[in-house]
Amino acid sequence: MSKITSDLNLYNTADRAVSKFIPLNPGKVGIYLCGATVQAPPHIGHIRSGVNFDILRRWLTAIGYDVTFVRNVTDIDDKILHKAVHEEIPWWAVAMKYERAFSDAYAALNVAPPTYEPRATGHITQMIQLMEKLIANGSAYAPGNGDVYLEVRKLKSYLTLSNQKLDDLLSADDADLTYKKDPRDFALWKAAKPGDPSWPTPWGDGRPGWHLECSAMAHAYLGEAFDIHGGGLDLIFPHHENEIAQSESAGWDFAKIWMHNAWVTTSGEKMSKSLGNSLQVMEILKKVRGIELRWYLGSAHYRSMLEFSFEALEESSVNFRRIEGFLQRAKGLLKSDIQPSISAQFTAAMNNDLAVPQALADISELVRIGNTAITDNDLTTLAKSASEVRGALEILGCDPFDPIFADSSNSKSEILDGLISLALEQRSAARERKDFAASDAIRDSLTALGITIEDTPTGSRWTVN
RNA sequence: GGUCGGAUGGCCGAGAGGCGAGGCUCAGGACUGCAAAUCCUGCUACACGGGUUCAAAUCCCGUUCCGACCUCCA
Repeated sequence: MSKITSDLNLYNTADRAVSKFIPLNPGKVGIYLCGATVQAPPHIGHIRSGVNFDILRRWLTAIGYDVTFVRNVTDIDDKILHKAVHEEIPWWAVAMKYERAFSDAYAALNVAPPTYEPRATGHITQMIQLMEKLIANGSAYAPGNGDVYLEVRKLKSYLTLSNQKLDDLLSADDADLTYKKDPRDFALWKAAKPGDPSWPTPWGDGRPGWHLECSAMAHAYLGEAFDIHGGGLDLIFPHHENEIAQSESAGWDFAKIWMHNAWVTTSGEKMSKSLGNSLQVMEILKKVRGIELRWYLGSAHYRSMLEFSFEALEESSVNFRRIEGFLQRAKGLLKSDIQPSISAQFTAAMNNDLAVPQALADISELVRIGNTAITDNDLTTLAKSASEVRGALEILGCDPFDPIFADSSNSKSEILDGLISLALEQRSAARERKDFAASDAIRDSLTALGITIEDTPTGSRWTVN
């Protein structure tokens, strides 16, 4: 096992402060991230959460922790059932279709698959066991209509994560007190409605409420207590409060640190699902590469709102291409693969609650130093800076040499390389005999094809735009 | 009504008492046959009004505006 090499500090929503991370078990970290409800294709807000927590996971791994990363799939809920009716296909076909869409989007952005990716419907047994426990110890009740509720007034710690008081909550308009003891009591389990999928329980046939699955699955894969529970800001209440209520009622310590990512916004507002298709991940990937979209989504601090615009995405891509170009040049000059390493500044930034923007400033400085080293033909300095740039990019999931981002058309690019080299030889010959009209004509032709030429002291380089 | 967050230069985006993060754009320069790439220089900002302090973008009080959550939510 590698040594833990640094002191990590993380923000905990539960106490609204950054503090030193101390794992429950030395050398190990358990993380549970609330994943997608698979009822529509992912938009960039969904995937930002995936990217942010992927960076956390990579950093924890880099500094020596053995990370168990669980991200669930909610494959049963009201919207999935509605969509099934609307699309006239079974509910499970809807869930699988969009689960695949999410998996594809994660893969396109180099978000590593979780250690475990449990589906809610695969854990009904664990949910029933949890409900039995909660009913047996008086925390929950089954009033006979097929629903099972958690009695929130019995819990002293309820709403401590969101710092609210039970009586201050707006009461739900549709609160039905026929069966509920209190309007704020929430459903662990919902009685079956005609035509809906259902599973048998001691209290009648039905399906899981939204909150129960995460408590049951986090417990199944990470135990009664684990280090980090993550999700979007909007999950704090009610979802995470209710998870805490269920789990603590069962006598579990549950999550020690709560981390929440902020939204991608448009026009200052939270992205809404009614915006249409334009901000779906796969639509945006028609305009920029996955590595560039990831660079953009990862570049703001995870707790800051990221105001999306195509202009900002483009300028972020320009910034990334400068770094990428540097690494490509460095690789050519060093005549070997660049070995990733982690700079002290990058470590300091990441340990400060994953201060990626601070890390980006360090990367820019390293690129500048490296580019200057290229001009000075200082290969020692170049090797060091290139190595540190690559190491940082690897943690951010944006290593241009990562095979996941490699161009799949390798055999084609060999042919292309040969053809362009041929043209460049002609151009060099023309330049040597000072026939600049001819050499510029070749360059202009290549430019028109989307190929950019750079003349360097050691010859001409080309890149496809 | 309760709870939480935000307002920083042309744009994006950090910071959280004292040297103007960084990027993008733009302008000028170096290099180049000309370009491209790269490097250098410049563009001196923190919503408003008070206060604390030797010193405030940062802390305190007040104000305005924007956003989020309050049982669908990344």
